[in-house]
Amino acid sequence: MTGTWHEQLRARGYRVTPQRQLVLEAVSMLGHATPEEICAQVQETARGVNISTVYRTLELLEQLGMVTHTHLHHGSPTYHLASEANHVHLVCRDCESVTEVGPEVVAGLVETLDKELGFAVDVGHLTIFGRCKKCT
Amino acid sequence: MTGTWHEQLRARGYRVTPQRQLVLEAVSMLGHATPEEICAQVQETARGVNISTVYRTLELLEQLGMVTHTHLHHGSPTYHLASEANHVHLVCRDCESVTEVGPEVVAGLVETLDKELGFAVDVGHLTIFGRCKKCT
DNA sequence: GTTGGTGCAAAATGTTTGCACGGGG
DNA sequence: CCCCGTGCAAACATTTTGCACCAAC
Repeated sequence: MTGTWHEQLRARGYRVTPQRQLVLEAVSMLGHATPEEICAQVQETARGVNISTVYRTLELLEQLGMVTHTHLHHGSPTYHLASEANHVHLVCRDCESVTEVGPEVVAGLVETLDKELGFAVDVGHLTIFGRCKKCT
Repeated sequence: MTGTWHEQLRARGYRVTPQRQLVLEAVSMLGHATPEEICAQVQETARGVNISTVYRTLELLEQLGMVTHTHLHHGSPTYHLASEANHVHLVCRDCESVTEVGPEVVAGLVETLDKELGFAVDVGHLTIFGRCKKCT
């Protein structure tokens, strides 16, 4: 991960466009957001940016390793910066609340799966469903 | 969990119908299946069973605690019997393969989250994304 | 000037809902 | 015989795609 985001794009033969900049800024600003929310945020600045462009851009940015997504709710995935992906989400299936916990909670699990099965866990994508303290 | 499945239904005031029986059998037979796959399986026996009935039935059975679902692929959720839910899924994001591992792998994690945060993990719903040994 | 990226609209996909009829209790 | 559950079709929500135009390089 070296260079600015537009150098990253250029280096791989992609063009730098205002839409791509805006989507990346929106993801950065919003933290966790669905494509729709990102689109809405982008349109605060530039009206007329299309939802399909948002989808295409997110796909590209994910492929380049700049953002990742995870599934916190039922409908849509939520996107966030790959550089901030180093945490796990706990989702309560009763009150729908989302809690973030540090990677140390799953460190043991990650190591076990790596050693025993050679499976490399994508921690940023990990969402744990269950019931939180309040809803017990 | 006592009594047969139709006693369970009756006891809660729901009717026992062939469609509900067929859906439950299909889930049992298929192991992990999407609503579409379940519908296809059901229609092997009874033509004309509608996909919306499958959705409604799965929702009911899940509410009654007979089946659960998890998200293994991008599109649709996959359903399986609640009584067989006691395992974790590893999904490789490259080759899309799904591996099941026993609950002991996450036992430590489950205990940690319970003790430190009072969060009760729904193990049957847990899907871990990453990269498998082959795709490293 | 090329060609990749975008906007728009339409299609594809997955899920839910309204309603009238038929079968389970 | 009552009314829940079903089939059907249409609505809905989300994501993808085809295509002509425009702008990045």
